Amino acid sequence: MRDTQVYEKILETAELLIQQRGFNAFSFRDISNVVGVKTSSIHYYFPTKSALAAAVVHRHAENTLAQLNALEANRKLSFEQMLLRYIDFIFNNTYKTETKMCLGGMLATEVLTLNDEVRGAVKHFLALNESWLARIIQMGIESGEFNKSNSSQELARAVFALVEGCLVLVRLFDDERYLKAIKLQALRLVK
Amino acid sequence: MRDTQVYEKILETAELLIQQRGFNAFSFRDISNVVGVKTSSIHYYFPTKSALAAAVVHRHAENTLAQLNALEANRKLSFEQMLLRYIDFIFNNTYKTETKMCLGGMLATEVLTLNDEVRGAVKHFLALNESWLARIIQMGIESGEFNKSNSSQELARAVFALVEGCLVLVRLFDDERYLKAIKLQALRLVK
DNA sequence: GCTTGTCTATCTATAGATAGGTATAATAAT
DNA sequence: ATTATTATACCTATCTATAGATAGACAAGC
Repeated sequence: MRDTQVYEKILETAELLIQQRGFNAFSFRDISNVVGVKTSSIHYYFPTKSALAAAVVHRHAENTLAQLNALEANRKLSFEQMLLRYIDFIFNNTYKTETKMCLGGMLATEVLTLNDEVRGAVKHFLALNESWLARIIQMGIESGEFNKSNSSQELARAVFALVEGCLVLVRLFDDERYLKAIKLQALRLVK
Repeated sequence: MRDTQVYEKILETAELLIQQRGFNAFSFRDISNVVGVKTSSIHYYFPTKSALAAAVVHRHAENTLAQLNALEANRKLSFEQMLLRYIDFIFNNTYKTETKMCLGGMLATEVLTLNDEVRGAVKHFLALNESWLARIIQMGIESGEFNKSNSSQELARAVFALVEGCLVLVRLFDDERYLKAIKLQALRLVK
């Protein structure tokens, strides 16, 4: 369909800007400055800012899904290790890279300013994360590795909230001890 | 100094708008429409948007501190009950009232777009919450009510992350089960 | 000679901010 | 007590910058 590097570069740049500053704090001009095309050229690919944001989220969701599937397929890992790898995966691609926030978490806080299209994409992306976690936890329970007395869905919700909340706080305080704390406590929840 | 209702109304309105939409998605005009004075009159009280936001956060921190002190002073409550009351306090004043986000959490995600003044105020407010939690948890440990094998500071960080993350998610999905999940899991962490 | 990708130029709306005016009330000077 | 001065709390009008968006020109390439 579109073979241009420009198209990809626009998506990449928009993704970075959303994760750093949020939907309401980046402009077509910001992207223009990075990509090196005029703002009108961005509109050529994405008719509206919302359409751009929705495309960013869909692309991000696809990439994330692929990586989570790869992680899940690694049968050498215990479920505890998978959980820790998930947390590392998230933080390596957010806080540890250019002080980004989770794409979904950032947009979720801005939910009241987003249109249905973007909101739907964000919901899909975050639900994808949470259901992956629930599946891993459920398998951990069934394997006997995790404590069976808790609902995997409830645990997934809590672990995911832990991760998202940690991201909010760690960027503000720039203190890695948050990461250490939630890794430890996430494990205590499931075990 | 300033006895006007207008001054207070501006602060209240700005607070609501920040908690609903974020710093970068509200304007002086929005406040003007609600309060009923011109945008120039808002500048009369607050020279810049950042000054307004900083004032909002400081006022919010004072109110919160007073309420947390009152909660802490209630010697009829167990520490577990205090923890649950804290979580209810937060959610009653955010998600359950006009779909607000935590003021500090919202601004924390926007940290890269805030000046030093606002950023400092946000740090102060969030640190206040976390240290309150750490103190309650520490007392719970010392009283024998909570498990002593964990650091109260680490637990406070995790509980607070749980709360902030839950707020991010519950507003998007509009599903109270998140709240239920994190209350249960917060207790499991400390006990 | 149509399609693709990019540009220039422009539009309307709005952003935050400022200058300067005005009415009222509080305060000080005569 | 009357007048003059200043402070308070707004206003109108305006500025510059930027927002997202659109129309239309144009060059390159199949």
